[in-house]
Amino acid sequence: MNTTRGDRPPTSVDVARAAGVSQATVSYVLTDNPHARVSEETRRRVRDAAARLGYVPDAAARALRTGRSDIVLMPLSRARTGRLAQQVSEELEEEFRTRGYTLVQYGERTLKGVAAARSWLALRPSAVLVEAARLTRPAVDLLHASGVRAVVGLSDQPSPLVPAMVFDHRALGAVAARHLVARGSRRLAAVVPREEGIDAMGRARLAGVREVVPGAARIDLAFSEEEAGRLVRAGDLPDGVFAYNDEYAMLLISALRDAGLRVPADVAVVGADDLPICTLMRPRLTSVHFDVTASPADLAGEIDGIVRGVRPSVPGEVVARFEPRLVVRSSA
Amino acid sequence: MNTTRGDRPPTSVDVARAAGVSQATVSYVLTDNPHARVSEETRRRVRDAAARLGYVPDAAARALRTGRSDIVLMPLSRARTGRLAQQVSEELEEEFRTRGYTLVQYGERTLKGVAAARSWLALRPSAVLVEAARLTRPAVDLLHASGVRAVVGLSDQPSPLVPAMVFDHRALGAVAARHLVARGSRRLAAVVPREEGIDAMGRARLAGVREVVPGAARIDLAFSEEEAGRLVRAGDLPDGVFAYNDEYAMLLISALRDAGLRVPADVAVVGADDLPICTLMRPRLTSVHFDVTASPADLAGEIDGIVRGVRPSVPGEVVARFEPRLVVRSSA
DNA sequence: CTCTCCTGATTATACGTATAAGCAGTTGAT
DNA sequence: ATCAACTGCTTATACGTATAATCAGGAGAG
Repeated sequence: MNTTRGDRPPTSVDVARAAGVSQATVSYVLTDNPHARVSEETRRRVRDAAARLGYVPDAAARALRTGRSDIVLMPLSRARTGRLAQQVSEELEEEFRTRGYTLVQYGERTLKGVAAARSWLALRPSAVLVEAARLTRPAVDLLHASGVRAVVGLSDQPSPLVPAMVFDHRALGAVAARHLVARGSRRLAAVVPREEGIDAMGRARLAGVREVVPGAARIDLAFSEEEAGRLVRAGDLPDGVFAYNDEYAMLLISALRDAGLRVPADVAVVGADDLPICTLMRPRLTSVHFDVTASPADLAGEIDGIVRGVRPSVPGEVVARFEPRLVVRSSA
Repeated sequence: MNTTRGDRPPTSVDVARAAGVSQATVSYVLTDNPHARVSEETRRRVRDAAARLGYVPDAAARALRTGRSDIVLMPLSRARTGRLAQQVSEELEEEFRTRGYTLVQYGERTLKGVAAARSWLALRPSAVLVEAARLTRPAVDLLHASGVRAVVGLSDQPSPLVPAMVFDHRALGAVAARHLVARGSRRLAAVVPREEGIDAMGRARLAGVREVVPGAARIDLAFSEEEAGRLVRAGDLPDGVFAYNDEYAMLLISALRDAGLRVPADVAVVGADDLPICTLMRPRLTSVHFDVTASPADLAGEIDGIVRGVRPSVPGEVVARFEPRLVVRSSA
């Protein structure tokens, strides 16, 4: 059936032969090139032949010719991220795939600046999505000069170098703090995890809590029952705690209860991420989280627009923002 | 400083010019081609020039020329996977990256067989890593004929078509069951989640439980407190339950305790995945999980061997196996 | 001295695609 | 009838790399 040579994947030349046209015509038809002048009849013949042969364009050849691949590169250090980033990257993958891009995630974390940019350029990506902190002005310039259409930062605040997707950890902390205050807590504290990679987010969330209650205490805590126990036994506890996330909240609550304290009567606790386990704990865990429903679609749409040139790339702009949400249950 | 044209990324021609040699020589040196005869002096000059210019080979051009990219394609339906696959894919990404491959994950789940294979071939991957159930004989043949060196299946048992990485869910269930029996449970049951995508794993784990206790009951359960409550109130409960995973275990335990039953005195419960929360629950949750420490490295090594041609690709073979582990705490 | 062999390079080519440039044939205006 | 303009294609080319084929020059053998 397949009249391709040697059973390798069919090329546009094979399609051209099958349709009785030139390779150029095949390319014009299948890329929907607006400059192309091809009759409807010929278009049909080409599309039929392509379908019949199971033609799929060679991504490498296309990338070489155009100077740009369909790849959206996301060189994040995934190990440090956790459930939120995991969820977001799944959504993003889906969004980009339906728009014809291939999301490629690198777990690479050592390189920064121009050296990093050079390594990312090996794939000639259409877009690069990376922590804003790893970008420098020369790196951004190099990427743009090399054909990368959209360089987008991930950050907890807008970046002066590139448009950014903003995870507003301060706002998340502020929402948690406002709830604690509203239900009666007077002395607030926020947990800052003693884990490399997430401590920065912890500090940002603490800053958000202090926007609401300037005197809020900082609790540095490693994820260990022993340390949580020491903390609780030391006394001098606040009556409202934003525990950084649901797992730290659970850690804290189990330590509090082991010490005979009641949640929320003695200490109210707010977690973050709204994991499924929140409803299973006793008391059920009140939690804040980022609303992930709309943002990845927004972001993919914006990036697609920038890549296709129908939308400008504006440094300092916020292309997608993750809004904090509060889910009230019984722990606070 | 950079003497490249137009500030685009330097090519091997630029390196050649800088080193005073031909483009071919640059290629010979930088690919460490064993057939190449180049003096040490020249090799040094080429490498210096490449480093000075920040040369990184164009992946597309290389893939076009060789007919094969450095991509390892993993077209899994990630949404259906959960924490285990997430953890494994992070490890794999790291392992492949250090070996010079780029792991690309597609969340695509609609295509199967030859149609799927054709779409995967757009990237001319060196290797494809996919659920064995989505492969057919013609698809595997097409992939191999098209230059894919290693086609490896993921499955809960060896595949007749390709070498496979085996997640032995039966063994996981069996380990949990043996522990329950050893500590005194007489009537066993296993939870099979009523969630599309993970129900198959649930059935495999149940089968493992029944290897140990043939009469073990099957509990179909959705992840909802209401349904868990109904289940518990209906009575006729077993005295030992393998709850599919830690979250279902937590769901079940909260329902049991709401009904006044004691864990493990009345019903012993074993979870799976060994999440961090296991130690925070009261009682602390006994859990089985797959040992993820060695397998991804094994798998990446095997695949690298097959791609480089130093190792044969043997259908039916098991290239990596995830071994079940038991962590005993107080819930069982 | 001539011929062969080896060393260390160079030149030439192909991979599959997108697109600029060109070219027959037809149409419409003059 | 002539020429310009348009239609619907084709031909030709470049992207950057890997590698087969070739080649200059020197060494060693006869």
